Amino acid sequence: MPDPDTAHPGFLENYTLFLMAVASAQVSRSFHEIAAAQGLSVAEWRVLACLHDLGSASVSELARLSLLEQSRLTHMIGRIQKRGLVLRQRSNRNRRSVLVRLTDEGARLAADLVAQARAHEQRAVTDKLGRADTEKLHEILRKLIGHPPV
Amino acid sequence: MPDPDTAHPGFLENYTLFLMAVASAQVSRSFHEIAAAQGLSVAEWRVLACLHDLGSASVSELARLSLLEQSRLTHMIGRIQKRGLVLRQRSNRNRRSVLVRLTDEGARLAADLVAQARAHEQRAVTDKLGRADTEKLHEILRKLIGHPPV
DNA sequence: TTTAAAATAGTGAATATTCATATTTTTCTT
DNA sequence: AAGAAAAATATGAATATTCACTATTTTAAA
Repeated sequence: MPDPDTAHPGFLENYTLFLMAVASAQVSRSFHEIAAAQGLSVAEWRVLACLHDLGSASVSELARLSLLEQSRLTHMIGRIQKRGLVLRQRSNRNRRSVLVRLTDEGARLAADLVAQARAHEQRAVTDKLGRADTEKLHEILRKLIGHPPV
Repeated sequence: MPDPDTAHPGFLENYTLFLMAVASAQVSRSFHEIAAAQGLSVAEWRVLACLHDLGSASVSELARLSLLEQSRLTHMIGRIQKRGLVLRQRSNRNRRSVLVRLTDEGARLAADLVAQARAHEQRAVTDKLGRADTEKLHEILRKLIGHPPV
């Protein structure tokens, strides 16, 4: 029930960050159910996906890539480690850092979810946008992100 | 330190949801500081921005628009209400629902942040993408979102 | 080299979010 | 109209996240 007196319509509809948040939330929602069916939050799924791609990574690398704060990730690793999905191992090259990797079970789960993510992306994005716009979207997002972290 | 044995590179780099999350996180980060300077989280800012646009809204409308779960929003409204930023008022048309609106102070803060958001968007998005790609991005995101909420 | 600074994770208390459910009001069914 | 179902919000305990700080190890400086 918008209030004509104090309303200032039209800001959000054209605000890029808001559009991105809405689009992302909308597309994510359906995948969220897929992840939840495996008892994973979206953030946990992202961590598994990063490890799937990387093989192993230090806590801080993983935090950067998975867009989580280090402390949050540390707590989270504790939880998914208890569930047998990941392992920790102190690095020999740099004894401050701790390498995280998937267990066999974690790797199976991650691979399975990656496959489902691909299928979901096809349905929820590519089918909806078509090939050209999907590629254009990637191109624009990469431009926005800037350097692919070397 | 990627692990050649178990790494499966290349999934994330081309995964739309991940690209959107990275772009969004990156652009948000700098605005986050602006919001934090006013003692607001990004979610709180989104709620204020929605109310700024709408004038007033029921809790569930507001939850939909601001992409927050109802229960989370209810708790959050309690907090920002204590801080004097919003008011609650039971609706007469439908006595189950509760209308939320900005106080004068909340409205001033919201208007101020909206102005800063516009300036930030210019710097962080439009300047970087150029006008054409910015508009194309909006177009694609709207297509992805589907119905512009009637 | 010895010290100072930075980088890396971890910890625990404070805070916030989620989950299941209760309460109230409205809508639907028959 | 009575009762069942749905909608809207709130509540509180369980869980997760944030914040400020600690302990190590590495890097840079003096």
